[in-house]
Amino acid sequence: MTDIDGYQTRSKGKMFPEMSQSFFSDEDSAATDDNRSNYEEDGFIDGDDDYGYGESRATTPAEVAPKPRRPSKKSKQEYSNNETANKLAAKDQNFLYGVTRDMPSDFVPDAVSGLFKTHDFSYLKLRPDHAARPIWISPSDGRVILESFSPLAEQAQDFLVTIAEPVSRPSHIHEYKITAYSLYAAVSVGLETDDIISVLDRLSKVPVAPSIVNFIESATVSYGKVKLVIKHNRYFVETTQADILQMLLKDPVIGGLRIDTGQQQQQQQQQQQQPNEKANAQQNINPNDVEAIFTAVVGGDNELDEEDDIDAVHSFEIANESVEIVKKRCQEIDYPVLEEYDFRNDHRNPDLDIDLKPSTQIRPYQEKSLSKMFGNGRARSGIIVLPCGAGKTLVGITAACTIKKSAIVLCTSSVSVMQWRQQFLQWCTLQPENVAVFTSDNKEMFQTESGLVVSTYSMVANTRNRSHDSQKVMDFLTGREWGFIILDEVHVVPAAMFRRVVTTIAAHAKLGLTATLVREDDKISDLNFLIGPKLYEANWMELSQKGHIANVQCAEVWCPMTAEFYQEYLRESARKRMLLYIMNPTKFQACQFLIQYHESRGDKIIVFSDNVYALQEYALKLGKPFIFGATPQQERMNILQNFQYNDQINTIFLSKVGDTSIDLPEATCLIQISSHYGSRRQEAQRLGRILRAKRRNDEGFNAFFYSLVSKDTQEMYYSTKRQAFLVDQGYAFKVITHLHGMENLPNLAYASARERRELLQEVLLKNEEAAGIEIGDDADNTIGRGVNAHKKTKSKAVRGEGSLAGLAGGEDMAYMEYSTNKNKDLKEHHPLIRKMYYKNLKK
DNA sequence: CACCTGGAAA
DNA sequence: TGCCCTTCCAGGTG
Repeated sequence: MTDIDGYQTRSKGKMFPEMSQSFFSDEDSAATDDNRSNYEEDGFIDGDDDYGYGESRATTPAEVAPKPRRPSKKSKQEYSNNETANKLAAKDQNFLYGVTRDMPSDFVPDAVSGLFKTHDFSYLKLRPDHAARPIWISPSDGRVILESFSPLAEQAQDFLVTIAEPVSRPSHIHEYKITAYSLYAAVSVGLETDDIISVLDRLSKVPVAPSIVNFIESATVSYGKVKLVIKHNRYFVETTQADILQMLLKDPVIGGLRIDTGQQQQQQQQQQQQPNEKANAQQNINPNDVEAIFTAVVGGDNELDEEDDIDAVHSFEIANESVEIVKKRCQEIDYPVLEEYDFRNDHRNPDLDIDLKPSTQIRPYQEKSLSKMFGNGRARSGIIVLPCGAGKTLVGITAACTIKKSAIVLCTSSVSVMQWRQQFLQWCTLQPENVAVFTSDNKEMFQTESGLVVSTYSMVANTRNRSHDSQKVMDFLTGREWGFIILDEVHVVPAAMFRRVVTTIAAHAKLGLTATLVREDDKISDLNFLIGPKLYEANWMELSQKGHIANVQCAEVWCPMTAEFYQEYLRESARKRMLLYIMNPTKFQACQFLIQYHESRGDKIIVFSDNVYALQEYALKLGKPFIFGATPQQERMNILQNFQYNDQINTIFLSKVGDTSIDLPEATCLIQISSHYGSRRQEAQRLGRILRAKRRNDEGFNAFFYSLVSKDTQEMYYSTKRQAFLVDQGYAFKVITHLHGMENLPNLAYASARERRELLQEVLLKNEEAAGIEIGDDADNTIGRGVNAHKKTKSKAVRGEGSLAGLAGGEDMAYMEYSTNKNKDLKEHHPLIRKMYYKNLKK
């Protein structure tokens, strides 16, 4: 597994052994090359000749870590040399195409390889010109394999993203799956059954199987036929077909929810639809498409015109509370409701004076996502998936500027409330008096007849008793009709909270924004009916190739446990093991080494630890600032400011707080020392959030992501699972088994056995305490609220300060931890850290 | 106000 | 598979 340099990948041999003969021809043969050559090509190990490129003899740190962003004098000259520049460019290229080769094969058990292992599809006849056609569809389950190296791949990808769920998108082969949901999304974006089938057929290497055609037909025939409309703050279920209405009314669930409005149950209405002036502006987004078929079909020109021609609409009213039930039920009986808002013809709700500033530029993919939303001149409700840093906020703002009605933005924290407000004012012409903020310490209402409200989920969904002001604002929010609601970070908010939000606030159009729509989570299907179908999902790799988000190098660093630690690890119960593998001295050293190395390159580094204890230990030992839950707001700002602008502060430690609501544009390197058990997509969240896009310079890679893992522990297992999402997005994880030069690092921590023993003692004591041994606390602690705030109050026993001070030496350390109260340590150490800043600031 | 604290929710 | 971490609201102080 390990080559001579100590580097290792998990992928051995061919990725798709069964396929390589029949499915691929020569193109893929490179992918099965000896792995070692990959290291040299991909540039992750420094490939510069200065450092021994080509020989791959790792003797310096430079070989494990990437080449410095600011080249040395010598290499600067080389950069100016065209040949070298070209070579570097070629290497980058190689990296982008090379990632699949490093993709661990065990990450994709259900993907293509598995499919071809279990089924024999050789009976399918390839079309004569199959080589020119990029996709292949499994007749049995709707999986679609796309050859991303095909000239048609880009257009095919646009199409597939619309009609199918992306499953895995590494470099060479993309896998999608056609599902009922994805077809629902396709239909609601304006595609029709025949379009879907005919385009698939054109792209496919073999004729589309009848089973697939049937599936698409049966799934789409009923889609888009039932609509949910809000009128005068009341909800109506609408359909153009009388038989469907009858069916809905006979349904045991839905029928009973109809409200008798005193009118006839089948209203005949004149559809006040003028000849549909379409939103052409948003449609011609892709002028470069050569293939007419794609612009015709994917561009969304073919709207549901027939429907518009029918002037009779059948509808019945339902109560606000029933909305969710009806939507869910409709989904179950395969008539998912479509929520569309014909905002151009809404003359009841006053317009909002809002427009993008002329200086505001929209990126192509942002425009594309919006074209999915406004494709037919109305606003569709749904979810847009963009990686963090790709400008989700601007997408939301542009949507609001298109609809031009009163709008609400909901986010997860009060910090992001302020950010949204600020961004609105920055990008569009909205006046400050039209913006109201609704949080616990800021309860505003706009006085104008229309406006924007920014608030948090917890504020709106709150079930507990409210303060008077809060209630007044809530009445304001619930009492009027909103044109548009933006739901930020939809993936983090639990379904129950959405339910309350979505049902209490009457909004015509809903837009969910997220970076990671995790598929295996059943909450996602909840989102499907609570908000709407996924309208657009960006491909991370593509965005980073085009320079919109950062290029990221991912690595997993295997840190062997020291003998003492491993011994204890084996003895301890599962719960206590965690601390042992997080505090593993080798891991600490690796962390120290990586920080040191990247700081010397001029990187800004963030170290993540979910475990607060470890966070403090690491940070204090290394003399770096850290932020966790109990860190007061003021100090957070202080630290973040310094991190951003002070070139003496290049590393900070963050707990979970960093996952959400902290914006860190300057970080270029991320190190994970511990993360949450199963939370694999938190990993993606972190990566996406922290390594925010700025194309700092075009040579080399500009962002690094390390996961430190203690070898032969449970961490290995979790780590693999956590990476799955990123691998699906096309990232390759390198495994580093040895950091060269680490042993020679000056001031290396825990270099002596004695230090390691002391650390072990500390950790063990810590463990006992965590296991519930209650120890007395200082009576007069003036500790801020924190992690153990509630535990603290439990143990009231008084222990004098004197006994603490009386202990000496190593024991003292141990005792400190034993009697610990994390906050106490904090209080004692924080000023030190602070002093450090001030010193550095003065310099 | 600004700041602290308990309690709740996820 | 559990629970720890975190955030947030409301109400109380100097």
